[in-house]
Amino acid sequence: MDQAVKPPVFLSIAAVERDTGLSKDTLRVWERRYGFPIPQRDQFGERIYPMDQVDRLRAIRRLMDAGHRPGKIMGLSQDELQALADRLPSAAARESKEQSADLDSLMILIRKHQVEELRRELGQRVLRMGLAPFVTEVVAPLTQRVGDSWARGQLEVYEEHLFTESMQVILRNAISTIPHSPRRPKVLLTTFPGEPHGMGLLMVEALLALEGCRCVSLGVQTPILDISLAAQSQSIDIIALSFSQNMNPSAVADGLSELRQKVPASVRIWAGGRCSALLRRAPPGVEVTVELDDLSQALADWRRAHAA
Amino acid sequence: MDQAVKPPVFLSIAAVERDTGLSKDTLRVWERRYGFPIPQRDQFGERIYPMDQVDRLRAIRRLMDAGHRPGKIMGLSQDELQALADRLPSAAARESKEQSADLDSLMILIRKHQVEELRRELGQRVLRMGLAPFVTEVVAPLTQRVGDSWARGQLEVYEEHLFTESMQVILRNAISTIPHSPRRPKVLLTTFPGEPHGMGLLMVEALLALEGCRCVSLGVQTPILDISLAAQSQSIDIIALSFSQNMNPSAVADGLSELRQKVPASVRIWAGGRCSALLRRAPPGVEVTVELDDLSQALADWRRAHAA
DNA sequence: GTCAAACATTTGTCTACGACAAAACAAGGT
DNA sequence: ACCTTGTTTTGTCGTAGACAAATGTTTGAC
Repeated sequence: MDQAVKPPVFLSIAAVERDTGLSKDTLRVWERRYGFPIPQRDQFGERIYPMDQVDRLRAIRRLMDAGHRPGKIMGLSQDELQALADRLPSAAARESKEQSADLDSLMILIRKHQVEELRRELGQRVLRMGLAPFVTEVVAPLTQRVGDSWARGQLEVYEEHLFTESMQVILRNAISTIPHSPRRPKVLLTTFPGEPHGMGLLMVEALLALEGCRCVSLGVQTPILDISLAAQSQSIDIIALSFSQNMNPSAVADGLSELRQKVPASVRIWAGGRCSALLRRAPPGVEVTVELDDLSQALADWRRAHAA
Repeated sequence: MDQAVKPPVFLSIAAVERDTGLSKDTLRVWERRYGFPIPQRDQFGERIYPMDQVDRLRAIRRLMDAGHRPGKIMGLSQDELQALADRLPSAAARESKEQSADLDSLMILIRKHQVEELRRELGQRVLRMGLAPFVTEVVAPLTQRVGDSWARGQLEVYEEHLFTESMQVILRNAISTIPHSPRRPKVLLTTFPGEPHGMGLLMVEALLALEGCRCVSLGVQTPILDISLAAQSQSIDIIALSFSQNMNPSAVADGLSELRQKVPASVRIWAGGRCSALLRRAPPGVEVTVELDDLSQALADWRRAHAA
């Protein structure tokens, strides 16, 4: 078996856009400017990218998400890219020693693709710790670690999917056991178009539901207009949005001001997540809560202000 | 209040791409060819689209998903577009009378945004009917109806999101009560990049889990390469993929043959969903199961073939 | 030394429009 | 009804210049 030599596989520019997340415009302008990637051409003169160039593009993409600039790293070899990735700052800073060891053991299960064991372990921790500590001390840092590992190229996308899916099952199950409360505020949860990560929403939903909020989730990727329509029809008090690191900062800023313009001032907009657009300065009329620990404080503030 | 006249809101070409799903290239070529849309220009000569044109683009997009061709409908007024939408074929054909009436009552809850009532009603039906009939007789036709209503412009995107989220909560809850079975086949569930609809996966997961399969879901939008890696590392027997109506047919065909090339022939690929690329003819090496009812038959076939 | 304003560079997206493959449609022949 | 064939429609890809927005660097004031 495996007798046949693998035919060299080429991808079209559209396929590369799919697989790397780099727009066609960007791919073409990089070729013009930096001389990489240099795809071959098919019989019609159209670009076809060999797989090794696509792999390198993915590595470049990950480094860029971590803050590197294309001009600096474009000329580097695969090995040099890997060296840079290994040197990336890890966010395992504030972890206590025992917490860190516990997360290590979970990471091992993820790396070994032991899905069932992972779920069992996670499920046990929910019961042992309680949901709120589980979210802040396990889900959030573990998600961060998985993201870090992916940025270093130590984790494949599908491994991240396996983890995300498992964790979501656990969280959704836990959330569904929380009794519904009629108390305000009523919170709408969703993400902007282009933001496919829903884990942040589930974490926030869990914490807020525990505090007796009414949570309405729209899932991910809701158009701005529809967020405002939903907020109106559901008489929402707070719109909670989640942004991950690799969201386009200008798209985030534009979207937030567009949304702010479309909903009444009485509706609060909370934005959270590791997005660079949020870390700099909050857009006007939007409250930024990067850390999950700040959530309950922000909620208390809201309730005090609306005591009447 | 509402004293201030609303300033005319314009969207950039990138924002229109976000909100309509039409690529920038397409928007520009339509303007050149059909004379619509004709955006205004800002101070830098860049296109800015007034909201009414964006609304019309959305209506056109919906009609195209339903089979109309752009050249024929581009010149029509908003009213004429609406008339066409109202005349769209409804898939409520094979429904029995009582089934249809029951779905009507659920649709009313969706239209009135009564999320909590909807969930209660759905939850009752799962218990009353059992999960498998619930999936085939409620979830599938109701999802179809919601899609139809959206195509007619009778349902906003956020209303669809509310429905989807509620239904997913119900389904995931039901699935989590099914005891795990060690039996084969082991099935991997996911969708291609660009396909954000995960409801089909949940329906299939529910039915297969009930039949004692081991299901591993990767969630939606997994890159082709990663699907093949996951199939290998999890020693998967069957890869089950779900496609919705508005997926690009050529992207589907390309993706399926790329995937077929990347996984061993012993791994079956099952493709399902209302996608036009599948309805025509099955790509080689891929088994198409459009109807949910065919699933258990296909499963029985697999088990018979692998009895040894 | 710290902060901020002014300048310089990098970088992604936008512009235009010609070309053409792939998909959809129509017509003709078994 | 079905498979060919030819014709039209339609989205994507090609070229390359321009420039706004973001980032980085320097200058100058306190």
